[in-house]
Amino acid sequence: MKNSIKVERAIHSLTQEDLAKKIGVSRQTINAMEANKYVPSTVLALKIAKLFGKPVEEIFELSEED
Amino acid sequence: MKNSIKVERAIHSLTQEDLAKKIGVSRQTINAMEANKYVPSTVLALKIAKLFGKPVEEIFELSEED
DNA sequence: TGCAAATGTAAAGAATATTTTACATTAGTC
DNA sequence: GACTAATGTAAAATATTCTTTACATTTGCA
Repeated sequence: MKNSIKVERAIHSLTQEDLAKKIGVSRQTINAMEANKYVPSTVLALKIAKLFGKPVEEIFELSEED
Repeated sequence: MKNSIKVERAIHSLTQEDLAKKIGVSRQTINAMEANKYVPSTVLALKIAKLFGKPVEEIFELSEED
């Protein structure tokens, strides 16, 4: 799965730590998500999409291997 | 977090096992998701939403406590 | 009623997500 | 070059998801 969190973060001028605090996770979790180190929970996806004002599908996208 | 998987399953006339096979998880995983026993991964949410032809937000909804 | 399919549930274990702490690296600014 | 904020990364610990196996309950139908 891919995601465009880094881009959205840039659009909204948020640091990883800013975003982490806003959605209630650690900064490393944001960093790891951006680096595709793991697949976040649906709650996180919904929170991030809501914060950025876009549908989940626009930020998180299934890959071939999913 | 709440979800309407059971309703969507009824609309599409799928058993828990049908759905489980289609998205590649065990039947118990579907059952537990419907019973809100845990929060599924974003990959599962995307697959389920795609299968039912609806946006993730329409099937999975944040609750107060999230 | 009796049968089969579907669903609910539970427990143990494997896999994965997330946190915490800690340090290295990068990029911008003075 | 020195300082600071932001980012990358890593390892250990904890929490959670998901699987497997197994059995009980429900539901619809012959």
